[in-house]
Amino acid sequence: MNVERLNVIREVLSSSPVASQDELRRKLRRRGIQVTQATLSRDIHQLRVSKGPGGYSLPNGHAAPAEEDDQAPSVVEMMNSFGLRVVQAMNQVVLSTVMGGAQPVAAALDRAEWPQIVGTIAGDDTVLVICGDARQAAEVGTRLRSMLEP
Amino acid sequence: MNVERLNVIREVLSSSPVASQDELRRKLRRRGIQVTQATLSRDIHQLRVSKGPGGYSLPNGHAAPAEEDDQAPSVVEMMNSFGLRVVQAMNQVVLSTVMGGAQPVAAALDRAEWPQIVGTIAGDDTVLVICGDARQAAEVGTRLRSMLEP
DNA sequence: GACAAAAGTGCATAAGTATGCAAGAGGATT
DNA sequence: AATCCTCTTGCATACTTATGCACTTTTGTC
Repeated sequence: MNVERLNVIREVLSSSPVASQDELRRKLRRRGIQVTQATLSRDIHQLRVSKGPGGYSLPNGHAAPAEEDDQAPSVVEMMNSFGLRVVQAMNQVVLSTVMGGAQPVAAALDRAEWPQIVGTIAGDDTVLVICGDARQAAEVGTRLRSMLEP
Repeated sequence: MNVERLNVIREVLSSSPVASQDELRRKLRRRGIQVTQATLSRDIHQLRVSKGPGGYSLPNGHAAPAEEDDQAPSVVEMMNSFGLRVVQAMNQVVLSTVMGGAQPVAAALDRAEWPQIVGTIAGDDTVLVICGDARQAAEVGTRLRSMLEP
């Protein structure tokens, strides 16, 4: 299973700076894991790792390995239809929609009952999503953003 | 000077997801700034922007060079006409207005595009203004308060 | 066990990003 | 003015990352 490898990757990334996927590949090889850069690219995407100055870094709140989770079909639909922009601020996520789209999106979010979401407030074209803390808001923001039109 | 461009880049990145430097280049061109991908690569490094799933994102703690504060005459008008009270809480500002005044005030704020403001939500007599953080909310609160009738 | 569907991987290569080099702009010094 | 710096940028290209395709392994079903 590749879960083992993902765990090692997390460990490597958190213990020393890694500048490229090829460097990561060499470090993994030293630990007995031998894969190609292509696979690491996929792993990194799956782990939702981000790259900035100073190399790769794990997501702020380390979420579990790969939780490609449950279908929130309704939310996806609403986001696709109305969603424009997602911005996180502290423990909140501000979700901009086309005019009149906020209410249905908020309703869909309420129905979905994501565990991170404490509640939502909808205006005409903006939904304020209140989460338990900043980490949870980041998760929600990422997830919502991934539902926007590419 | 390139400081102007850096500010616009920050604004673009915070307002909509950007997946690549070339996409950023096109968005900047629409705003009248025309540079090559190479320059953007350097700018992004300078801004310490990081790239993750969901595109580029500004550094968590933003050390921002101050930007100009344009006058937003329209906001002043609206505040004079409808504004009653301004209260800051965390990264938010709650703005009370006369009944029916919230929507126009919020619309004016949206139009003004203050950099500190992430988004606004208007009810009937209350506007919730969401800012990037508490400091920015304080700035916005002070500025709005100064627009109230003495 | 046999088959079908899904997941994981490498290869080759497309897509995206960083950088050495040189050119031009503006400033300071002589 | 001439010269020398420094800063900024574009160009070309090296470097890095993502992905379509084919193949193999795993998982689920009968």
